Amino acid sequence: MSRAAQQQPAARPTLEAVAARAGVGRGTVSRVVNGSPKVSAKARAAVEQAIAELGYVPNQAARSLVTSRTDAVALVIPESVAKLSSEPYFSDIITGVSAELAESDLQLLLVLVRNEHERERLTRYLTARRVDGVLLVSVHQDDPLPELLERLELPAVLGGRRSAQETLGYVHADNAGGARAAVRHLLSRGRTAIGTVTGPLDMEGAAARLAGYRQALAEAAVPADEGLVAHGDFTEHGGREGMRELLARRPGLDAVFCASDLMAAGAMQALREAGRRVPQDVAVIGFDDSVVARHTEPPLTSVRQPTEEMGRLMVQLLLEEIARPGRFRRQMVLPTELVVRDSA
Amino acid sequence: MSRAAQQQPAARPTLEAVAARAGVGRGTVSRVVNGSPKVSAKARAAVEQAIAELGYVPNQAARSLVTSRTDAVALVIPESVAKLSSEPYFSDIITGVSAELAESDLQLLLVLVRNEHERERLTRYLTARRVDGVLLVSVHQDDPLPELLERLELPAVLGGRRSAQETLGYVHADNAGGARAAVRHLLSRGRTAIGTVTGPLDMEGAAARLAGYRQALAEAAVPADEGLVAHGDFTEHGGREGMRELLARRPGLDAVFCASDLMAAGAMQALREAGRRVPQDVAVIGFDDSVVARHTEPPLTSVRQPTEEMGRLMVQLLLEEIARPGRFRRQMVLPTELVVRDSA
DNA sequence: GTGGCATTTGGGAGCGCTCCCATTTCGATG
DNA sequence: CATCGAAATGGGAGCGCTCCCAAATGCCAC
Repeated sequence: MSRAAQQQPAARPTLEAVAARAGVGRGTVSRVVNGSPKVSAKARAAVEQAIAELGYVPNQAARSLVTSRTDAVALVIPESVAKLSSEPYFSDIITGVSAELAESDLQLLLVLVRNEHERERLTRYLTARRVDGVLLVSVHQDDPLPELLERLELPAVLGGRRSAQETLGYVHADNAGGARAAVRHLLSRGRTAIGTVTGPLDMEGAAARLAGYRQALAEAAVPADEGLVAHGDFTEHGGREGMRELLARRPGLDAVFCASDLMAAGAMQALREAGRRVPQDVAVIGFDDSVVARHTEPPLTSVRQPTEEMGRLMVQLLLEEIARPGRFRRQMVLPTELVVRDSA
Repeated sequence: MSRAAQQQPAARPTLEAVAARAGVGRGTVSRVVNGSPKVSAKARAAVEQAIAELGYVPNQAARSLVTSRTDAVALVIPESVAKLSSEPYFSDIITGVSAELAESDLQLLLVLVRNEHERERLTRYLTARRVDGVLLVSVHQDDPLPELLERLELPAVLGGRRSAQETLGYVHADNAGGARAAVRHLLSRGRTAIGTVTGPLDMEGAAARLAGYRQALAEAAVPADEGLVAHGDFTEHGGREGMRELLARRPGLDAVFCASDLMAAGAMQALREAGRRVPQDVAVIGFDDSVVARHTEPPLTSVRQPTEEMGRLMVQLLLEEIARPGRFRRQMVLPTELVVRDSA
């Protein structure tokens, strides 16, 4: 019997138990729990007391079964991200998302997708509609996930977008504008041979940053030189490689705009390696203004995008979409801002 | 009617539908889906085909309702952590946890608890048993959460522990050993006035690092000097403040052991501010060997703890506990290792 | 006191699944 | 070919909730 007692740890009270205790019907308890106004003050009081006495907490599975809502949303971070800690961008998104989600009563499901197997798992999961909505960051042009989301008619908001014709809702930063501001700043400081290390160009954000770089040069009537463009992948390693390449091709360059802070950090390593001083010989500007920008030596001038805020906004758009599905998809572009430190 | 069609987007097939299509009973389909061996090859084939044709995916809510399992675990990161991105430790834990969880079929619920309100929300959530188990990191001595978990008899594993008498399962690093190794290294390099900036001492890990520091000095017969101990909080800001304090009290110190990399980074700022060179005037050692250690100038010597691995192990212990609740709680201590770079 | 309307209430039906048991089917053996 | 135990199967019951409708109650005006 002690064994039996052990096996049955205090069965949780059900709606029915609360109803019995409060001397009302199930319907009334349900109404109180869900905050319906159609309940008399007396009944509400009785129910609330019963709930408190019994320590009643609704069973979400039962609720889900009938409402087919889950009160959870997934934040999907795809591939590439070997370690979250080396990608401050994602950490900041998570922080913002989590903060905003806590204010509604939704739970955050974090899904890191590293390989095909995990992507399949996610597909199954989404097909089963185990979340009310999805936040998807770091979208690549040929990413199959956005299409899946559309097909499933699952509310979704992207961080970034696939293209300018994006059909899903999204939040992203003014990438081209930020890049332009960075390059103009370099020009204004008298730099003339300005290179860039791009992000992966199958990401619209990275492409936009490159476009902004080119625009700024064109505006200033600086002749385009493809030798000054190296392709990276947003990682530190990519930044280092890109910078080495640039240095090999155009030893005379005097500034570089990197499409992420991480790449800028890598570029600075390559510059140090090559005996160039920052900013005296080569000025460096990054993008994101993430935590690494304050820790490089010298501290990094960077284009700030409000990453955490973007996480919050993504949640807000998603909640709207969940509330009235299929309505117009909101798409937001947030301003960026150049934060000048010592590297440029 | 187009409106009606719009409202009912392709109702998902149920178990029953699969059963009908395969010409078998519900029970058989359920057995196939759940991998029971008690199914004839013929029936299994028929069911699998029906599942494929219909695109059947089980409804988790219905399943949960009867099994009272949720196939999800929560990773709880409490308070303090203003921004995930500035705390690489947590990002690494998340990475490990997520990777390990993906291999079983569990989902990861990320819960950042920043304030009392969010803690209440979590309490309600756990009381409702909306997860099968909980991973709790950054445990403080008086944290009410571990007790709640015990009371609820919810499988749980801690990252760190409340004390040496911890009753819950946990995974942590050999903090004292790591600290000892760090200080011994400083002594071996001829440093004699070695200070420390501690973490929050209501965390066992931080206390153990301080204890290790003291042990190493005692072993070497260096007289204890409380003036060389400053209290921090694991943050960069705390490290800067702690270092300033130390410098004010013991201007002659020639080394400092910081209980986290972040604090070491802060300490290095304070040292630079004070015109001290690292490592010539003052050697610095951190703890964690997180991503920041590779980015300080000079690169930081640090005590490595296998953070990501710890996340994975926490999941493994949790799965064991979920599988056979109430069995002995496993407690693991992982070795640390000094990674020597340029700061010491 | 009566009628009529609005408000409140109770509880049946049903969401999709697993559990379990009674029944059927199969296969081996004598 | 009959018999028996093992293996496979079907389907009722029930998990705890919301939805909804019919019934009860309350309130006001006349």
